[in-house]
Amino acid sequence: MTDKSKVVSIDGIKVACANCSLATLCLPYGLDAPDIERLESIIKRNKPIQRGHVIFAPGDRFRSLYVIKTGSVKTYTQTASGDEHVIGFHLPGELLGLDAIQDDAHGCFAKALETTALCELPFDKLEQLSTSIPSLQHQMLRLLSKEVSAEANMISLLNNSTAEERLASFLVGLSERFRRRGFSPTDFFLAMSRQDIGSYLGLALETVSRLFTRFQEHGILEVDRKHVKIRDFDRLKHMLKHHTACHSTLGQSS
Amino acid sequence: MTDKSKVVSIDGIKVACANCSLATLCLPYGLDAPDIERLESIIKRNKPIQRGHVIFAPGDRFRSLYVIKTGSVKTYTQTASGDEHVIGFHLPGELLGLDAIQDDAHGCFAKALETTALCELPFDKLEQLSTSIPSLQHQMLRLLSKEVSAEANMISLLNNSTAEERLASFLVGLSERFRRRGFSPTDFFLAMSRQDIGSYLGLALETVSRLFTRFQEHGILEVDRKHVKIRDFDRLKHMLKHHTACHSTLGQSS
DNA sequence: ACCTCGATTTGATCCAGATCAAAGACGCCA
DNA sequence: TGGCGTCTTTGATCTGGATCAAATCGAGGT
Repeated sequence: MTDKSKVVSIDGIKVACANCSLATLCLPYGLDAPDIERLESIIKRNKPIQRGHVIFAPGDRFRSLYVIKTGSVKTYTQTASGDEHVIGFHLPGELLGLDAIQDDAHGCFAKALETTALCELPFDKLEQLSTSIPSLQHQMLRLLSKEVSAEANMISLLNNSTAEERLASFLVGLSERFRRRGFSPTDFFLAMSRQDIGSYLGLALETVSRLFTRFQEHGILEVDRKHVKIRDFDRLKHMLKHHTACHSTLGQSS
Repeated sequence: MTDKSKVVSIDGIKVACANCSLATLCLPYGLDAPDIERLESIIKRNKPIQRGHVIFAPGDRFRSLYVIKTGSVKTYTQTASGDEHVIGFHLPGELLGLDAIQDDAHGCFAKALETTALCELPFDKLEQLSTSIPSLQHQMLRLLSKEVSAEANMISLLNNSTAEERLASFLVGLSERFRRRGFSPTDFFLAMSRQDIGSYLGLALETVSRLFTRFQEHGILEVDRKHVKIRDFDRLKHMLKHHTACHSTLGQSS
């Protein structure tokens, strides 16, 4: 690409947050135009990364939070023996790295599941900005708190659900997240493997595969490889026992 | 009690944070003396509550965070059919209610497991104070982040561990938390029932009971009802596969 | 068009821990 | 001091999902 195209891209980027369709899910939520501009001024926009690219790894010094602009990411840990434990899947508008604030170092891998664009937010600058923009501070706390709630729901799911309920919950959750982002809630591609889904839900990959087959047989889904169509959303929802969960400061911590 | 004793108690309370042995675990960490005083000025100190007292319940409007001063608390949800799912056990210095910041309402029950004293922090005032005390803001973010990490570890534990590993992890975690608080790390009382432990770890109460028996038979523990002595801490630790876990934004959220 | 390798599906078997059942043990209160 | 209700322990059985094993499918490379 020439200098010219570069300039255009930088220019397109300058107004990114204000125009970004993700703004209501993301950090700028609740900020007014001038404050959004201040926020934008600290954002680093790197070029998109390819499937398989590792964004950060355990032990990496924590410098920035990342927001996914397009694409998707999985976070996971790895045991000494080399097998992965998937912690989460992340869609556009979601923050990566929140757990690293705590001790100034990342504790897991983050890897792109497909071509992915990220907004990088240097944390020191973000924190500094928060002291002068109360609604940014509030939004930071809200996002952290949302993360805590989401994890508590996950814990509840793992503690009290069958394989069927877990997969149903996973699909309903994904569906809702896609909907909020303007994608079809009933027709989407899974960027991750059966293995990854199994690891995330605490199931063997064979179990995940069998469940997809069963859901299809029951007319709930139409599955073709990574492409999923939800045919009977209600039935899928009825599989979830209503986990309202909550949660704060469970063991191991402080 | 007479007015006089009330005055004394209020007086003793005034310097609480500065003298409190929990300060390094708690919100005041990293603040200087004048800032601690400002923080103290917003703290409400209610009288101690009895075992079984419910601090907040799902649907309650979120107004305050609570820090445990003495005693212990469990957080849990309840299904329509009435059974409890324990989310966490909380010791002195730990914050309750972090998950409620998100949507301004509590999502779970918090109940005292024994006589418990709490410091109540009205959240609007806390947030306001944070904008003028950067290190308080930082500490808030750190504590939220720590919660996220702790929950991620829990998820990892539930996904990848046997019953034995779960109980070992629970005991090691408790032990470390007691140690930091100046209690014996090898000789303590469990304020919660076998049922509660099972619910927290995703195990049947019978399994928890059998494991205590087995650990005792192997000379790892000495158990008498709720009193636990750790006889072979090393062996207990070796039962944990090193879950470094991590993470951020798993499903269901945003 | 063919080959290769990883991902997925499907089948058969096994087992950790759930569930069902009953018998202690303890604390509490009258 | 005894009776009652709750919590805990221990035993017997059952089962959802893991694990082992193999066949099949697809995508990318040559």
